[in-house]
Amino acid sequence: MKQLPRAVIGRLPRYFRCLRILINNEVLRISSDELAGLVGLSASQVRGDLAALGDLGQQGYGYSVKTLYAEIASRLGAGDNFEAVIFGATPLGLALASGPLLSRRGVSVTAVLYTKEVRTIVCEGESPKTVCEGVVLPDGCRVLPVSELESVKSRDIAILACDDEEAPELYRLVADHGFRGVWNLTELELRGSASTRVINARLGDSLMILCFGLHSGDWE
Amino acid sequence: MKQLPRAVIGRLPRYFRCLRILINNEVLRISSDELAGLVGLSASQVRGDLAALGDLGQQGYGYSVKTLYAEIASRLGAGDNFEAVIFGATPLGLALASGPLLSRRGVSVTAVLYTKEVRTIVCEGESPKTVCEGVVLPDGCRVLPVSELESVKSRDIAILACDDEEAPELYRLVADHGFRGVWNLTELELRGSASTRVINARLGDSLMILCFGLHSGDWE
DNA sequence: TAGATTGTTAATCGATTAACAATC
DNA sequence: TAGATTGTTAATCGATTAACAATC
Repeated sequence: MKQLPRAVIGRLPRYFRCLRILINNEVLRISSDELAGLVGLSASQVRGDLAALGDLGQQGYGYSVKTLYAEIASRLGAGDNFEAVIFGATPLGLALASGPLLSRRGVSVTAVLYTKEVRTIVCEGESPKTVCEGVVLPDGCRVLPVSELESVKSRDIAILACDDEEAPELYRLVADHGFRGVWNLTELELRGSASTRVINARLGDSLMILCFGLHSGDWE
Repeated sequence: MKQLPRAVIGRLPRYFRCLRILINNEVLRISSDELAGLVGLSASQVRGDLAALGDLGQQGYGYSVKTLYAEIASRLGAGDNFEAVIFGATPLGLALASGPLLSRRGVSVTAVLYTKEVRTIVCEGESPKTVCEGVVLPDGCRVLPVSELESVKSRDIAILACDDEEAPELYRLVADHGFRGVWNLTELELRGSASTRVINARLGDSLMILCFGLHSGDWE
């Protein structure tokens, strides 16, 4: 299996999302030209990207949506069923725990850990658990204080959804406890290590790029 | 004012975040080497990026944190006080409305619009308004059904935080009502037009890159 | 076969890097 | 002056594009 160029890897999730929609719409085949329109790239680039993944297309026909989706999902590890622990029972943390974003990518949340004693409305008995309006935690997801981290088994992904001030300390905790990956949603820039991979989500950065566009006019 | 390279623009928000932290810590000056450590780039790249912004450094001394921050904030339009309307009273939409992410960037939320009649716990009389645990809307932010969009004046930024299924319809609505920019937090890829700029946040994509790293091992 | 569409190539473009002269 | 650190350059690297031969 050849090493994929970094730029291609960065675009795979986009194909993943678009192909999933095609599958839901029961589309069976698609050409590089049509797919390019959906993902917002050129047909040439789409062909280049997909060719890097292997021999997936068929000349004169195009690509099988299912084959493509399966290949990309497998390359990305979307079928690996990683388990995540969310650090911070913040509105953002709870939104992620209850929304479809993680589960669609094959990531399941086993716990939400809080640092500040919140007057959270948790109905421990109920299933699914309703934390507050619109926030229903998935089955098997516990809500605990961070001090109970030991009792949580998952060590795949730590999702940092805490306040920025708490990030450095929680990151140390996470690294010490052997989490393999960190998805950092705080505003801090964290650096990974040999044993702990870190991805800084930089959610707010994309908003600033939009503001730059509105501010300066000239941009694309 | 020379046109900035696209790659530099993409990194400006990162400098913005790191410099803000330095300012909070009352750091006055910084060298390209130190700053590089914070933002996770090489010193060479930092100097290149900052040189593209103008004559901000001083040889033998470094950069003034304040000057740098002011210049970058101004370039990004962080001082333009853009007004945003959030489409979707979802957990994510409410998290953004109540959290510091927007306000730190000089963006204020004037309204949260909902599509489904939710049993939302809004205390209309109170100020600040508490929607649910941990979600306190800022002053001047209204919660309305989408049908009341006409009564909202802001036309700077529309934040799409609705369910994916609602995105196409709401996007049309937003474009028709003359919003200048769209920050799309749904999983769909939207394309902008001459009059409406669109940035797809692609929040989940960064999580998938992390999964790819855990899955494939070899990556950086 | 004719038409469609891929996979690949060569050319271009832009971004990154390392080194160092300029300068405070 | 000596030390530090920038701004700039030339060389390298990687990504994108357009064109077209290969092939279904």
